[in-house]
Amino acid sequence: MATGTRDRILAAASTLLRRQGYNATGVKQVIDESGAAFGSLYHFFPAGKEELGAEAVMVSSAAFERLLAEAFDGVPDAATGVRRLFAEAARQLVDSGYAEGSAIATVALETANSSERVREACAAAFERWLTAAAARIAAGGAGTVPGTQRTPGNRAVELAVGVVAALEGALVLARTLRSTEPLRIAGELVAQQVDVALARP
Amino acid sequence: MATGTRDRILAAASTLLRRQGYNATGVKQVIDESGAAFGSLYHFFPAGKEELGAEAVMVSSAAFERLLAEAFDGVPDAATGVRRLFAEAARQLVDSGYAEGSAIATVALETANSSERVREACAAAFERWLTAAAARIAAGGAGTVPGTQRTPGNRAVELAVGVVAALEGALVLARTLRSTEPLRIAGELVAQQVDVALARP
DNA sequence: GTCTATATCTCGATAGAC
DNA sequence: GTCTATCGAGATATAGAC
Repeated sequence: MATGTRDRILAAASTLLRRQGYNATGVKQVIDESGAAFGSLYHFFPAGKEELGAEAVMVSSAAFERLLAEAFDGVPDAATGVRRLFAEAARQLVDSGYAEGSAIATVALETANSSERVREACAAAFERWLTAAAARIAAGGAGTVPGTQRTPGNRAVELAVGVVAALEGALVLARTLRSTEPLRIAGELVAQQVDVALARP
Repeated sequence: MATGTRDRILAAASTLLRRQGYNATGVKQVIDESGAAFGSLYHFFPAGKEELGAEAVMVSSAAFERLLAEAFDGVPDAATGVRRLFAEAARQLVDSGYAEGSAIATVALETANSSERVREACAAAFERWLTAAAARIAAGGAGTVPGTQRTPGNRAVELAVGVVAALEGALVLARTLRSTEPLRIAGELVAQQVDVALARP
């Protein structure tokens, strides 16, 4: 089955961590929202909150990877994929009443120097995002003229770092300022940079 | 005098919030680190932790504004100022053992939907950073040839958003991945963008 | 203004019946 | 595997002597 008790606990934790962060999210609240029994938490996650947090981060990471793939699917060029990625992030932010920004940035900052286990899960998530983004940028979009494609080298990786950093930073600004302007501006800037870099390699 | 009890409490709170965030920092810990008495906290900050947090954010904001000013002082062009800003952020991160990243990003994300008072302080801080960065970029650096300077219009503001977003996002990545590479890469990308934008307006 | 003692609450985690 | 009761620690905040 796809929605066992463990999965429901993880789904609830993933949402709560995104909205409230790690320290503000109590294990009891996770249990309440998931509908599971309190004892089930320590049955499925013997190491407690840290284990739950690390696993929930992996769930959130996978969700973002799907979002990233959707943004780049069928686009004429990589810059369009970047624009769609930022637009979708803005949509989620507004639709949630500015409650849902980056899926793991809050948790990553909170646990960077207090929980090695959760921090490693966040680091693994960012690594996967960077790898996925670099691959999409290196592909250059479906509309790239054959023969002009670049190898997925350093430039694509560097642009991927620029895209992810701009997205994460713009989400911090947007959530705090309660405005999508930072996402619109930063997204357009980095999209143009991807466009230029792929056009003149 | 410049270092009264209130100032010492704020200084301790500012440092702890930067390293641990809002929820992980207890008022008791702030008091211990400041050397003040517990009762002094509620004497100077009657509204308690939220008031202390908001005031500490303002202190951190001012410190970053000084850092930004120093990075741009005496540079031949704005892009050099951006490079110095990112380099200084990387230095602080490494020197602190990856404990001190953005002065307020963690607090901003934690309180975005739980404390309006602290969130507003963070929003005011970001607004000031953007304004200051835009002014420096619009100035174009001391080495700008007379007659080629641009008015501090929309472009400088947009570039400022790009710079601050890239810095905040790169700090999230760098702190989590325990590497200064994201700061180096994102900083260089955004510096080049500032350079190009100022050269061809 | 400073300091100590304490009230009240919630946290993560555990024990043990079923 | 599920569920309840509870522990001990630590949180913010308050009261009141000095």
